[in-house]
Amino acid sequence: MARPPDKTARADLLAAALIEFDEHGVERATVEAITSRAGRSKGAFYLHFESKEAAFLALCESAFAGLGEFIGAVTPSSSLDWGLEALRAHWLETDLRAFEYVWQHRPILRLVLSVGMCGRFAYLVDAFATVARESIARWLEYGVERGFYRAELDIAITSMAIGGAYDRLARELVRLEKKPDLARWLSQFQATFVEGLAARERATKRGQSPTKPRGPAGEEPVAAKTRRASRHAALRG
Amino acid sequence: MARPPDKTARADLLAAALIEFDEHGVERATVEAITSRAGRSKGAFYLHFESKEAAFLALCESAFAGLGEFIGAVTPSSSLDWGLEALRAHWLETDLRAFEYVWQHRPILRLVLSVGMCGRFAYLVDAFATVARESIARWLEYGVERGFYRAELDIAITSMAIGGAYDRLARELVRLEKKPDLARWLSQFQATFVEGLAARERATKRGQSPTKPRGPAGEEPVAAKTRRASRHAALRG
DNA sequence: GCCATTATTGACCGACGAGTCAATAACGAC
DNA sequence: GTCGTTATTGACTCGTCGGTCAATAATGGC
Repeated sequence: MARPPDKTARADLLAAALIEFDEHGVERATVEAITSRAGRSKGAFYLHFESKEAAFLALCESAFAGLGEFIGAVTPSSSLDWGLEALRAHWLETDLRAFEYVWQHRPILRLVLSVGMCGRFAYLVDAFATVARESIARWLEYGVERGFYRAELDIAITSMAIGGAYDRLARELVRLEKKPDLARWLSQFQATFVEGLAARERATKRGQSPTKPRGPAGEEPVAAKTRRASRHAALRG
Repeated sequence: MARPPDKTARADLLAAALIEFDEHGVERATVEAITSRAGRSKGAFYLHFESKEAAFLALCESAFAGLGEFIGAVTPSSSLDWGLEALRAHWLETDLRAFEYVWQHRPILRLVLSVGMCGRFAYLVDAFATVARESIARWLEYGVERGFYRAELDIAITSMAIGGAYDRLARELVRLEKKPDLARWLSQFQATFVEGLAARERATKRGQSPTKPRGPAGEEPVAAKTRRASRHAALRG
C-alpha cells in the first residue's frame, strides 16, 4: 500500500513562504529558511513547487483570486438607471468590502503590494491595476453620461488619479497594526473625489486675490528633502 | 609621481549600474555585468563603491537630490496671503517643474520608483513620500484656513489620496516613450482634486433617482479580474 | 514479520557572484 | 632608462543557495 501524502505539507510551506517573503523579499528569502520554518524538508518543497518563484506566484494567485471578487467585478450597463446618491452609495459599499478583505488578508496583500512592484514581478500588479483603472474609467463615463460628473473630465487621467489614490490607501492599510475606521476613511476618500477640495461658492470670490502666487500644494510623491541630515545618514547607512 | 586617478571611472560605473539595475533589479544585477558594461574592472568598482548596494544608494541619492528641489521645498507661511486662483497657479507651476524633471530623468526615476518599493530599500521612498505628504497636508490646511477648501476635510486622508495619485502619475510617466502633454495632464489632475467629479448643481437634482444602487466607481487599485484567462496563464508562467 | 508502493528526507553537488589582493600599469621627476 | 607613488586589473577564493536523488520512512495488505 502506498504511503498517503501529507495533507498539510503544501499549506504549511506556503504559510512559511509568506512569512519569509514578507521579511526578506522573494530574491533574498531562501528555500532553506522556508522549509525550516515550515518544519519540512527541501525535498518536500520541490515536490510541491517547481521553484521558489513558483511558490511566490501561488501566493499571488490566491491574493488576486480574493481581490478579484471586488475589483472590476461590476461595471455599469447601458440599462443601469441610477442617481448620483445611489451611485455613490454603491461605490462606497464596494470600497468597504474590498478594503475589509485587504485588512483581513494583510500579510499576503503586503507581500503582493511590495514584491509585486519589483522588476520581474511587476507585471502581476500592473495587470491588476489596468483592470481596476478600466473599471474606474467606465464608471466615470457613466457618471458623465448621466450628467453627474463634469463633462470636461479627462477620463483616462482622472481614472489614473483615482486608481493611484486607492493604491496608496491599500499600501498604508496593510502596514497598520490597528484597524482604522474604514468607513470613515473610504467616505472621505470618495468625498475628496466627488466633491473636490473647493468649498462651495465662497471660494470663487476669495480666489480673486491679486497677490503673486508662491506656494505649491500638489507634490510629486516620491520626493524628499535631500537636505535632511537624517535621511542622508540613512543613505550612507 | 603618483598615477592620477581616472576622472570618468566613477561616472561610467554609475551610468552602467543604472542600466543594469533598471534591467535586472538590484538583487539580480551583477557587479560583473556592470563593470563589463562600463569597460572597467571589478577592482575599480570596489575602489569607488563599498558594495553593489552602495552604488545603488548613490544613484538614489542623486535622484532624490534633484527631486528635493521641488518636493516639500516650499510650504505656506502664516503671512502668505493668496487667493485660490493664485494658490492653484503655483500648485500647477510646481507640478510642471517637478514632472518636467521626472521626464528628463526617466531612467533613474524609473529605477527608484521600482526598486525603491522593494523590502529592504522601501525606507528610501517611504521617507520621501512622508515629506511629500506632510507638505501637501500643510497646503490643505492653508486652503481650509483661508476658506478655499471644505472645512470638513480630513487632512490626513485627503493628503494620502493626493499623494497616491501623483505617485501613480509619476510611475506612468517614467514608462512612456513619448512625452505626453504634461501641462494638460497636470491641469486635469489638479481639477480632479480641487473641483471634484461632480457637475455643479445639476447633479443634485438628478441624484434623487429612486433606483436601487448597483454599480461601484471607486476601486481597489491592485485588483484584477481573476477570471481573466490571460492573467491566469501569466500566473502559471 | 515481509512486501510493494509512494512519500519524505537532507547531505550533497555545482553554479554563481561578491569581494580580495598580488601583479601589473601609469605617471612625472630625475 | 630607473624610481617611488598611486591606480587599475582580473584570476582567484570562498561562501551561499537552488535544486537533486539515493537512502530512508510510512502505509495497508498479506
